[in-house]
Amino acid sequence: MIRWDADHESTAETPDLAALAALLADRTRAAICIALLDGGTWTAGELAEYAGVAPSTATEHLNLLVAGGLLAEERQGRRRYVRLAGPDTAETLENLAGLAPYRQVRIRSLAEANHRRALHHARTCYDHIAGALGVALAETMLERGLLVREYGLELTTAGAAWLADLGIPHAGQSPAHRAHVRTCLDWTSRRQHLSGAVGAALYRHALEHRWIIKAPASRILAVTEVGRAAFRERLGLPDEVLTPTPATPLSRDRTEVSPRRPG
Amino acid sequence: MIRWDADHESTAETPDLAALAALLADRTRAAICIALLDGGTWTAGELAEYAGVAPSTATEHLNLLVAGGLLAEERQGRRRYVRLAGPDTAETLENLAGLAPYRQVRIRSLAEANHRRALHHARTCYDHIAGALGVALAETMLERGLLVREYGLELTTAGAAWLADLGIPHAGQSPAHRAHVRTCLDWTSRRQHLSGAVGAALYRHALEHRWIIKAPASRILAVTEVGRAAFRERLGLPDEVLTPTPATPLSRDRTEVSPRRPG
DNA sequence: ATAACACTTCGGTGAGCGCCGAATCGTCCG
DNA sequence: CGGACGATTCGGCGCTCACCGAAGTGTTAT
Repeated sequence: MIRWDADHESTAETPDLAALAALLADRTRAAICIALLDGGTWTAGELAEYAGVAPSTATEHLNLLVAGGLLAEERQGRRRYVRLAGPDTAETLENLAGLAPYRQVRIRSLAEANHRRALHHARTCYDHIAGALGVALAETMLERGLLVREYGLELTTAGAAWLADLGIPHAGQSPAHRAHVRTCLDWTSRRQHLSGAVGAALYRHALEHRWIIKAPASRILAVTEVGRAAFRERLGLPDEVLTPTPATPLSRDRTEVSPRRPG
Repeated sequence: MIRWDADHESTAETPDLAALAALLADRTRAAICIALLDGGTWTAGELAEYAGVAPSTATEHLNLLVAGGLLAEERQGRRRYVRLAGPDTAETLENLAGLAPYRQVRIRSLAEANHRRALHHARTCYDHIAGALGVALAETMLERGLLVREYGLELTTAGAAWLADLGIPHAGQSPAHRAHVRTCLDWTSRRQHLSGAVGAALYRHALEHRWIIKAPASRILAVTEVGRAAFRERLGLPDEVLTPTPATPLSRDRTEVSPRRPG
């Protein structure tokens, strides 16, 4: 709305896109946000170590991110806990990451390589499944006519029936309601996986029935034996997305951690 | 995927969120992107004047935005035409704008005040209707049970029937397909309006039946007399969103355009 | 051909900002 | 109460980058 001040100068409000983008335009802050995409709560110190900066630097970044509304914080004693502000934030961050160019990074240890491999295989994306497993889910459901590609993805009536058969109460029950399907561009594979209400329901269902289990303080998901059977039977998912890739030895493991931004 | 180089160093690829955000972290570049959200094609010179920078500066910004994949360009003779790379880009930009903080800007002329008022009233948002009209559309459809709020917005069966009655062929025809409804946070009112397939179809329908007309080289929409009748009859939209607010005189109009970033 | 025009290239300038270390504050533990 | 610890504040350093103007390139108009 347009307003007039006391001194008869007129002003208006515009969304400051540049200010928001500037928050994410720094590698350290971007890394912090991506770390928080696991939906969890981290302390300032953990994030400082994760991002490879001094605690004082992390403090400054967190101040900016919280003031900008991207992060929510909670203080307990001498600790500062932060997490993403909400699902909107998470969704927009994932969308951005899908649009972003790729960058080469060095793998510095065997542990990091294995961690990365596990992330590519299956991980949470705030409230749904991403990684090779998530992409395979979406693509197989497409092939089987449970989803159809039309301005994003859509649940078909066959898809609603399939969900109902699984025992997911949500979709296609009340005739006035239709299931909300959203897609999320997977930043590990550049293909789309399932999000929205159906994606979230599927994730919850898989967790509750122990098809998958989530490692604490991490985004990594593991498919259980029960899950392998279920995914195979219900969807015919191929084995390669159900079993983790075996770890490959690194030629040089455990190089010392270099100071920030060497390249 | 993880790769091993000839010298046995291992690397991997990560989406460079910071690099993408850096493209939008500059006020001039952000202004250019927002201008292009009208879905149109602009020349480099037009954008330079719009953003208030020298042509040489605009060139540099356009180079970056095109290289970053946000803009598509097309050269014809001595002109350089640019537009947003695609609907994905537009959607993500609108999402970001909805998340962004507000900033006070000065209104420097009567023309600018009127332009801004018109933008708030009704405008395009790439392929659908935004502004007060767009928000009223979504909210009235909600009240009437054509949409339901559930993980975003959903089209109800009543909504599909309503669209079919309008003559919009898309929704609810084939039983295997369901209409894709997306919401888009309106940056002028902080409320949601309708996007996705249904929003786009509604926009096209309104344009074809001359319910609304679009000003050339602008995002501004005007509701016609036919449109007023149609929106009133079909949805019972209140008059205040159907008639443009009368222009209010400014106390000091036509202040000279100040050099960039005075504040 | 010549001039006007749209855009581009390049050098130089100034401001903004991310970083760290040292000192400090407040909390928790022994 | 004293020491360890997590987080914060502040000063200072160095780099990046947005900006402009002047000169240059290629295209269109006269």
